[in-house]
Amino acid sequence: MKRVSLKDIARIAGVSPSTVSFVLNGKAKQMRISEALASKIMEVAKKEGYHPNPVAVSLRTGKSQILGLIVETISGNFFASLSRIIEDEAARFGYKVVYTSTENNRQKGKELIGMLSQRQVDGYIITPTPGMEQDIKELIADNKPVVLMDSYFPGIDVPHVLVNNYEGVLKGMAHLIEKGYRRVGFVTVDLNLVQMEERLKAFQDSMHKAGLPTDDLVLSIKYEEDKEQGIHQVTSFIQNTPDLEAVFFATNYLGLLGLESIHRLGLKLPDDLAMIVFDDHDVFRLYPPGITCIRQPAEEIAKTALELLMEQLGKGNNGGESKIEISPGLVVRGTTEYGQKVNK
Amino acid sequence: MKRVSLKDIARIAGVSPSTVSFVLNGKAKQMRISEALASKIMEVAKKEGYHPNPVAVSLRTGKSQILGLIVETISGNFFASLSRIIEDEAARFGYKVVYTSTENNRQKGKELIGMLSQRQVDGYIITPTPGMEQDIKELIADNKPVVLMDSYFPGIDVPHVLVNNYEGVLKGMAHLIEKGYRRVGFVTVDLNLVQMEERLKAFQDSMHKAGLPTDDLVLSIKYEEDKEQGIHQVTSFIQNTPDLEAVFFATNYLGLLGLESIHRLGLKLPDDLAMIVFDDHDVFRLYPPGITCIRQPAEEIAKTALELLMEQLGKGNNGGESKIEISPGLVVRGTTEYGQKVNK
DNA sequence: CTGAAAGCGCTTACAG
DNA sequence: CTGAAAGCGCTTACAG
Repeated sequence: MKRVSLKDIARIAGVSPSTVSFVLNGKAKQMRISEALASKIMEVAKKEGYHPNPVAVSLRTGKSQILGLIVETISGNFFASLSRIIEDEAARFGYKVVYTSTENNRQKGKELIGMLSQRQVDGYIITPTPGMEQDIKELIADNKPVVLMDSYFPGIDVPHVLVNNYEGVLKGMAHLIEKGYRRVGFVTVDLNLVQMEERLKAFQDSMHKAGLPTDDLVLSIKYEEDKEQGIHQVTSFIQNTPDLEAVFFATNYLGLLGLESIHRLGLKLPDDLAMIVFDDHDVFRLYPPGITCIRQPAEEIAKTALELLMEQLGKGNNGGESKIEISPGLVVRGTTEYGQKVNK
Repeated sequence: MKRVSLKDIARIAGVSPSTVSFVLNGKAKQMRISEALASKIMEVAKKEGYHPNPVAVSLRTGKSQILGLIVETISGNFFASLSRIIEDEAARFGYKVVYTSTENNRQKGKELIGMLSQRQVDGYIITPTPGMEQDIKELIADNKPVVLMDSYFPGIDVPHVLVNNYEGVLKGMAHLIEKGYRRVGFVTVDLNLVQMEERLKAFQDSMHKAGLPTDDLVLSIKYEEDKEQGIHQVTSFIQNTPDLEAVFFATNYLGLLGLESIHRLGLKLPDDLAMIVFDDHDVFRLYPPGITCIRQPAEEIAKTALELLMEQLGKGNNGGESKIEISPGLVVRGTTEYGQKVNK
C-alpha cells in the first residue's frame, strides 16, 4: 500500500526524476522533451496511480494551493451561503479552501492567522472584525494576498468587496416613502463600523430629501446588550414613538429583535407596522411573509472576492486598492406585499 | 520577514541542528543534553520567534497533526453543533481539524477522502452516507484511524459512536403512552439505514408491549420524494387515520414536514394532535413550543468520537470494534408541556 | 534533448 | 553528551 513516488515512476520509465517532473508539470515542450518520451511517462504515471505528494511540493515551492477563509462564526447562515460557493470557485483555479472562525474571540483571530500562515496558506479571504485590524496589517506588510469581505478598514489599503450599503438603504427607503410611509423609524447598533455608518447616513439622507424629520426616529442599541435587553429597547421605542408607521432594521439580528418585539406587542405585520430589514447575511428566508428585505447577494460577493484574490495570486500583490461595492436587491418576502398606505 | 529556521537557531546558539531539534522536541533529557545548554537553546528559539515549519515536519515524519472531519453538509445545524466541539477537543490533543462535506454527492465523498489522505491527514471522523461504504473500507484496509459518527455500516468493523436510537424511541413512546395516548402514528423514511430500522422497531415493540396494534399507523416516506410530496403524504396520513392522537416523526426533517402539514390542516398543537420528533441533529431549538423531542446529545457524541480516534492514534489501529451508544435525552420544548390526555 | 545535484526544513539513527 | 549525514518527495537551475 506504499504510495508511488516520482522516483518510482522515473525508475519504471527508465528516465531521471527531473524528466518525469518536467513532463508531469507540463513543461515537456519547454524542456524540449520528445513527444514519445513524454507520453510514455504520462502513461506510466497513470498506470501506477501516481499522485504527487502535496506536502513535498509545498515544502519545495513554498506554495500550498490552499486558501484560508476566516469568518466570524462557522455556524451561521452567512458562512453556509458562502462556503460552498467559495470552495467551488476556488476549485476551478486549482485551490483548496480551509475554513476557520474567530468565534468572536480576538485572541483566536490572531492565532488563526498565525497558524494558517505557518501552513503556507497562499491567500486569505477574511470577514474582518474590529479586533483584526492589526493582524491584517501584518499580513499586508508581509505581502500576503488578502481580500476582505463584507466590511473593511478605512485605514488599510486592501482589496475588499461588500454590498453597497448606502444604496441598499436608499432603495428600501424609496420603497417605503413611495408607498406613503412618513413616520419611519431606524434601528441600528452602536458599532463603529463603516457599514453601519453608511446605512444610517442613507436613512437620514432619504428622509431629509423627502422633507421628513428624523429627530426622534433613530434608535441605537448597544452592541454588548443582551438579547432580552435589546428586545426591551425596541419594544419601548415602538410604543413611545408617536405615529410610527414603519421601522427599518439595520441588520438582521436587529430584525429578529424587532420581530419578537412586534410579536409581543401583538401588532400585525404589515398592517399595524411595516418592517424592513437590511439582511447582512442573506438569511431572509428566515423571515415571515410581510417583511421587506434588502438582500445581500452573498453569491456574487463571494465570487468577486475570490476573483480579486486570484488576481493577486496571478500577478503578485500590486498593493492597489480595489474597492468593489455590489448593488443589493430588494426582496419582498412572500406574496403578501403590503399595499399602498391608505391613511397617510 | 524571512522565517527563522531550525538551522538559524543552531547557528545562533552555536550548536548543531540535531541538538536544537532534540531540545525543542523535549528529548533533551533522553539525549542527555545538559540542562544549561537546553535552556540556552530554548531561550534563543523563543527570542528569535522560532516556530517549526509544519510542512517540513509533516514531510519528514509522515504525520500532519491534522484530522479530517467529513460531514454530509457543512451548512446544517448538525455541523454547526459539532465543528466547534471537535475543534476544541482536538486542540487539546495537539491536532487541527479540516472540514469537508460531501454535499450529498457520492462522487465528491470519494474525492474528498482521496484529497485528505494525500494531505496526510492523520485520522478521520466521518458521518457516513450510504455511498461511502467502499471508501471507508479502503481507509480501514489502509490502516488509517477512522471513527464513524451518527451512523455506521453493519458489515464494517470500525469504531462508531451514535445515539441509542432504540432507547430514544422507547423513551418517547413511554412518555406518550403514560400520558394516555393510544393511537400513535409513526412517520419514517424509506432509507436502508440501521438507525431507521432501530427506531421503527422500538416503535413497534413499545406499542405491542402496551397491547396496541400498529397496523395502520406507520407511514414510510420515500427518500427521493421532494418536500411538497412529503407534506402531502403526511397530510393525508393524518387525515385518513381514524382517531389519530399523536404522531412520532423519526427524523427532524420528517418533523418539519409534519409541522407544515399540521399547520395546513389547521390543527392545534398539542391539543388536536400531539407531536414528538426524533431530533437526529440537535436542532430542536427550531421547533415551536408544544413539541416533544428526543434529543441527540451532539456534544457528547462528538467528544466520544474524538476520544475513540485519539485512542487509535495513540496505540495504532487495533481493528477491534467499539460501538458506543449514547443515551438520548427527552426534551419537552417550551413551557407548555401537554398535559394528561383526558378522553382516552 | 536529458541527467546529476542541490535544497526546501525538518528528524533520527549512527558514530563518535 | 554532541555533531555529521541521510532522507522525506519534490522542483529547478546547471551542466552536458
